[in-house]
Amino acid sequence: MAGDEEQLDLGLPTPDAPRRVAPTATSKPRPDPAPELPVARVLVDTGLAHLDRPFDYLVPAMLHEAAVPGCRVKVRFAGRQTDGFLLERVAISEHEGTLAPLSKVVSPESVLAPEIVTLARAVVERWSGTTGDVLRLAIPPRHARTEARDRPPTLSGDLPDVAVPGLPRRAVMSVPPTQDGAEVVAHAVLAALHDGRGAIVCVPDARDLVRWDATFTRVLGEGRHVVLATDQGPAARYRAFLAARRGDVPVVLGTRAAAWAPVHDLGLVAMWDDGDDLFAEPRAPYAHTREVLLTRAVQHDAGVLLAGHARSVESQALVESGWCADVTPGGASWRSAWARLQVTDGSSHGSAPARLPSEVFQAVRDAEGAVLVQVPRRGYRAALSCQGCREPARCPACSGPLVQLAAGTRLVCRWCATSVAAWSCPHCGGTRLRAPVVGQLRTAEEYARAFPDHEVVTSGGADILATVAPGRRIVLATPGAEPRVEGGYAVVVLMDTWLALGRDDVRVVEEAHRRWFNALALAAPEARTIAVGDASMLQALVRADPVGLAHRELEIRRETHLPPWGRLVTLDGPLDVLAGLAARTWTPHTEVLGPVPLERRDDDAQRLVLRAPRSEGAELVRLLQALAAERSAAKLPAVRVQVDPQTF
DNA sequence: TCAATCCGTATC
DNA sequence: ATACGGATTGAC
Repeated sequence: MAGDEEQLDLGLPTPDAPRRVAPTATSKPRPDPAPELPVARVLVDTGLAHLDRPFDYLVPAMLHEAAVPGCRVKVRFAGRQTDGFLLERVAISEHEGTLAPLSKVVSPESVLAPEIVTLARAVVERWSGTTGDVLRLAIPPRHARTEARDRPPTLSGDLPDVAVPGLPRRAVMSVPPTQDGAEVVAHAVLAALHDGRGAIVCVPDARDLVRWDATFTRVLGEGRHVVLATDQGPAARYRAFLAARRGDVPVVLGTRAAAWAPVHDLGLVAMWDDGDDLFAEPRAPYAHTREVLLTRAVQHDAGVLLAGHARSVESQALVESGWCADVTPGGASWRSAWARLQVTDGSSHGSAPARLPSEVFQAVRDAEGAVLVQVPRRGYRAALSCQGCREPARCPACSGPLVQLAAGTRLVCRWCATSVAAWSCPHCGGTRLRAPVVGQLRTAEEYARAFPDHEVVTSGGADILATVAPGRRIVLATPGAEPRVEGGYAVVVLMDTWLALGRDDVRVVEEAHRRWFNALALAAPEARTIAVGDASMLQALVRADPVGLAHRELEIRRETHLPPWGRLVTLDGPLDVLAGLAARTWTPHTEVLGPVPLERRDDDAQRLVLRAPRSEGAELVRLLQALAAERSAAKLPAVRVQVDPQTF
């Protein structure tokens, strides 16, 4: 072999020499630099955490006109053609070496607004992750045909001159069922337009957009808003995005993607039902829509409106900190706007079918209009609670939820994996535990049999109805999938409420109430409303008091040092990696919990949980960023990091 | 002493 | 991922 190689070397001196010289000899002559600002600062989409910063490139004279700030470019990076965004043009580079030229300007359309770069950086500092990850959420994929189309002519009538109710600049608003949320929010947007500023409005579900769109058109007039949602397809989404970016419309209404819309001169950010888990972004870095919008409000000194029938713990924290005002519109008494709620236990007697409480049977049978029956979904993992006082059983070490992985085994904490041999209730001293039993759902067939005079329709899972026609029918819906009916339901029934409370998550009580309040808000003013469950557990519902409930839940979060009081971070990865991370130095008061096994995972991934005071949150995220950079530089597999996850 | 190779690090 | 530089190794 050695001889062969020597022969090869000796035998091919001439072809070898040009090959070695080739790169310098034939490398393209340096293109003429652009006459002004010849340096482009480019955010290169490498997907690598340690390369999450701008790189300087030379703008060739040929690309001088097209290479505008915010445009998409292609550059040669580490030997490959890579996508990037041109952040800005500058006169000189800080870079010591020679600059590579921009390979190409994909399109001279400026898709990345400077304020979105600032926003992306703020989001990354709060939730960890890379700017590239964030920009993927903020900027829809390019649709060239849409981009090429001429701008739609701006329909410029005068703004409707409707009296706009004055609102505090930042408000958390409790909207009674007698008021239409879309209408209330649209008027706040109209006020922003009268100030000459733009607005973003986010609703949880694409299902709501048709109705909100119509209301906005009616209140704001034609052509002042666009609808932006990911489910409307790439062309429509890009069209709405461009309309905002080009300043053709001042208002963007949409689902969580709309929170990133580059609306010009943003004067209001608004949300409906901010507690809805659809606002929790499922893609890294998992930033919550509410937090994105609040960041923008701070950035642009814009107004804030968080409106809904229910009250999220985070909204309540904004009120209690004094940052937002607490507002109830309409003037009428909040309590009287809600139908009186009857609570019944699950017993059936008389002519009622087994498993259907008598009060429910009679109310449904006597109903003249549409009936909504909210039935819990099944499949929740049950958390344990005290048999005596029904307080959740909590870990003595970290206040995490206790679960029993198999019958007869010890209790174990789902957060820190502490094993508890002898449990006793700190509230009542009881030592017996109960696990809510997930019961059989009433099926549509059972209802059809019990109520032969009614049509029975279902809404839930993959088949969710947005609306049903008024009339004598029964609508069986899972929580969150309740259709609206013109004029409201004659009867609303919340079935088996204890099942929703049995799920093992810090947010269960808040989340269950949010869905109950939203279902009850669909009732007609004179409707009959019934909840099946334990009256002592449903006091907030009976008193129509979402604020009191949110206040109590917020206090529990304070006691357990959970968000929004503390910062909580989950780190998912292989056990050996997590062991190293558990031993790492975090901030002075960071507690390390776990690792604990992840359910629904067949690989060996486990979860480590970090809990820190909020004052150390920024520093903790910096350390997480450093960890990600370190691992990406060392070509190690990434650890999944979630800051303040929605479910825990 | 020099060249081939390996490893770590930067990537404009 | 490549590309490069410095360190290392090994042959003369």
